[in-house]
Amino acid sequence: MGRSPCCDENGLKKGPWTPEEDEKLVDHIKKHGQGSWRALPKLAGLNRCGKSCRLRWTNYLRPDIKRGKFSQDEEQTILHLHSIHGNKWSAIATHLPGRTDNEIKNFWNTHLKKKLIQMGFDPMTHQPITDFFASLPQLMALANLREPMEHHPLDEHAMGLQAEALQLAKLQYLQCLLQSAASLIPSANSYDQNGITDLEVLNLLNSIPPIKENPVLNSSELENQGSYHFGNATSQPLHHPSLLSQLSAPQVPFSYQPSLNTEMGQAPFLTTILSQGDRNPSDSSWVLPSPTLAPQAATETSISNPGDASSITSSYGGVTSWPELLFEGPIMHDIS
DNA sequence: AAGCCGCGCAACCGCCTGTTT
DNA sequence: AAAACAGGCGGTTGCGCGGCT
Repeated sequence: MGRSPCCDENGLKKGPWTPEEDEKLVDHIKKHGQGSWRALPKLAGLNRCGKSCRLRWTNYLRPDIKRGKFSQDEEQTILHLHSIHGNKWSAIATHLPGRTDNEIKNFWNTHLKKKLIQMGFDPMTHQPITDFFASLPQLMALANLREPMEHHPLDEHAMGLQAEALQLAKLQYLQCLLQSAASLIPSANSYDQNGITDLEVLNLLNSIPPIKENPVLNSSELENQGSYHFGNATSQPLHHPSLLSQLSAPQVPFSYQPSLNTEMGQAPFLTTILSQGDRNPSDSSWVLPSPTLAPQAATETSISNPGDASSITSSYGGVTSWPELLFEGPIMHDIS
């Protein structure tokens, strides 16, 4: 049963509060206390909805609100409490007198989250991000070595090492991405012994809105094929029980930009690494030489106009493969 | 000086839960 | 038991401001 928002009434003011409105609200609450928020606006002579009044009071006008920068102690407290409660801002706020949940939430989103990421911690789990990040500089260096490959071919051994490093980077990234994705899933009670289930990861990925359409198929065509359209968060059962088989399964269509995981700021790294490696010299296509990730994949991809993402086309009857979910531009082939 | 861009924060929105009718 | 109400919560948005080019 739904309810209409309390602010649906016509003519009620929205937006920033004026000093006059603040004064009316404070005066009223000083005189009558916090009664019914729904009735308050009328009684106080405010052309606002009760919800707006409550928010203004609790987040800004309340006399016991502590304003100004968060102290080092408060910061530590928030970090600690967040590791326990997660994004339960009101629960965290109860331990910080004078601070509102809204203020803490804003502080977290604008400062602490970034800080944790910079320090190499996952802001959701508070755990160190995998070794992949620690080894990024080396991996990047290795990847960059391949750039002038055509002009200065490396010997076979070096090439092999680099290929391994690149492949490892991809796998580690993928693992990290999935772990991070899983950590965002609220229903922890269904975790299996390995931490997460394939289904959960796929559900999370399903919940990510599509950014661009597959250049070959539009969504209606995909639906006509009985396929999953990522972003619509369908509850259709999966055809395959295994995540990995899903990743490589041709019936999973999607096409995303790498920004899907921008919260962690990882995609650019990945794009760089992959864009430097594993190019098929014969046709300039890109290769994902991973029998683990794509045992059945046989996507043929062509780029008619290099540099133009819209010119990328893929086979599987136009259904793109898993790697494109993660990476814009470079399209991977299975070479097994 | 003007325009652009990123950041911080107040406010809104939609959903959820507990209470009342 | 069901519907309506009220308040609370977390996520998101949009505006203002300051720094940079």
